[in-house]
Amino acid sequence: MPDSAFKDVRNLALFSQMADESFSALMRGAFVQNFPAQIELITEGDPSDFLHVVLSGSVDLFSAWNGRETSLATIRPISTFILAATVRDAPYLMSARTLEKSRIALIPSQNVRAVFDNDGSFARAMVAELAQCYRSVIKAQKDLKLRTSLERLANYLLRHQRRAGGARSFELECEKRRLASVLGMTPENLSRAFRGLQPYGLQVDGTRVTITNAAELEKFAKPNPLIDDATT
Amino acid sequence: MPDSAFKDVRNLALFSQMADESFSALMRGAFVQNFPAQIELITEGDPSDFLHVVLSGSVDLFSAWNGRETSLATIRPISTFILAATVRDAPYLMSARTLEKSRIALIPSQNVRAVFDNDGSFARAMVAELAQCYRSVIKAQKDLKLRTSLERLANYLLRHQRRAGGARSFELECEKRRLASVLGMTPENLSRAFRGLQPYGLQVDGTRVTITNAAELEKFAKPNPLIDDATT
DNA sequence: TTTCAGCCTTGACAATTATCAACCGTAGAA
DNA sequence: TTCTACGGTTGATAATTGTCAAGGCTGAAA
Repeated sequence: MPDSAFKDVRNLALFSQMADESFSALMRGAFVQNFPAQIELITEGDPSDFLHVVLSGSVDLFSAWNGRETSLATIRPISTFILAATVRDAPYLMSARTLEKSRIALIPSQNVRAVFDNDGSFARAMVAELAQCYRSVIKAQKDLKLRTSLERLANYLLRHQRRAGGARSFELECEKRRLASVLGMTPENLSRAFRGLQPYGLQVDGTRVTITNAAELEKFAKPNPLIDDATT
Repeated sequence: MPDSAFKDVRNLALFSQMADESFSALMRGAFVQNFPAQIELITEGDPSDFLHVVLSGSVDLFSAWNGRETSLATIRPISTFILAATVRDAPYLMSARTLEKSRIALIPSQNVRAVFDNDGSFARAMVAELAQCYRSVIKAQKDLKLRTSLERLANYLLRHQRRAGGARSFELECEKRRLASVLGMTPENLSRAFRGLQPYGLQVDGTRVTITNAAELEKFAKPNPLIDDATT
């Protein structure tokens, strides 16, 4: 594994506190690979052979059932995914595919479990990570069950605006069809939802979104830290 | 804390492997309390002062936003809840209330965090627990995003039947209005959904459900281990 | 026993969301 | 350049789900 990738992985909160020898043991047999866009990295139901780390690019976690499909999360650098499946030695619950050209580090799941059994500080870092993941999904669940699609979109845009630096105008960073899937609606409905938010001061031109009246939009969206704050 | 409760807590997978002195430190200042039905134990947004353990009875985890409310999970003995908030020292994302007369052990969150910092085997048990919780919510998310309400009900009933021993006829163990909330629908719609499943061999009389034609119901419900298996 | 409150059900209706088909624009290929 | 494929949009329509109001049933209190 190249030195830069090695350092990137090492600097993740999940790995930064562990002993050097633990980290070495972890990375034995690990490797980095470049993937083009739209490659399926893992398939739900498969056994978890590798813990994945997105070094660059982005990855879509999705799931299918009965001919339907839904996006559950987007993984951006630098972070891991499918940690829970790895540590439980259980089948993946979600599939993953690259959204763009991406660089992924693959760490043998066996190593993760073995090191985890011996290194308490790694176990502690894992707890922090998993608790965070868990809380994120709970928030997503609340978003989905308590809000209409229009409210979900409004809050998504406010969150995205903050993440993008808070400027009035910003770019959507994914295809609208995928955004629709993430928000739990159809592409057609997303189109209409964008128009439905115009009265609250929203302008959309392609992938460029402008919030002309943040106060009005927030009054409609009613963002709540217990749903919309990524950090807490 | 009474001896029996002490043992019940100790026997939980989360606590059974840790050293005796760690467990003692954990239980310092812990206590057991009996609550009547419908008591709000914790409120979302509050700081997490205690890790809760349901010893008997049952607890509803729910959340509210903008005048709406939804049930997210039911906790049955013997298990803990709000572990993630406790370990992250973060505010509760959900509220909790007793569904019936319940016996709850309360363990100071400070203890949990302190012991967790020192006892690697406790950290490892916590990882297993949190990974399990995380995967459960992912499954719930898939259930909600990939299925219609009728399909969710059908699969819920098949799951419940298995959990209840597999007999053709079994009792719903919660109020229908709460079941509706868990399944992400209104009580009125749940009523109609029950009728909507009659053609697939379902009979309902009050809280008693009879599956007269399991094959037919499964053909409709298309249960999937990656959504419906509690264990994997 | 009667009364009453709470849960469930039903019907009528409204809102939301999905589906289907058609069309527009753009970007890459021929 | 033209052609074509694809994502996005729009309109018409259907399916799903929610809301409101009314009524039935049951179990506890008077």
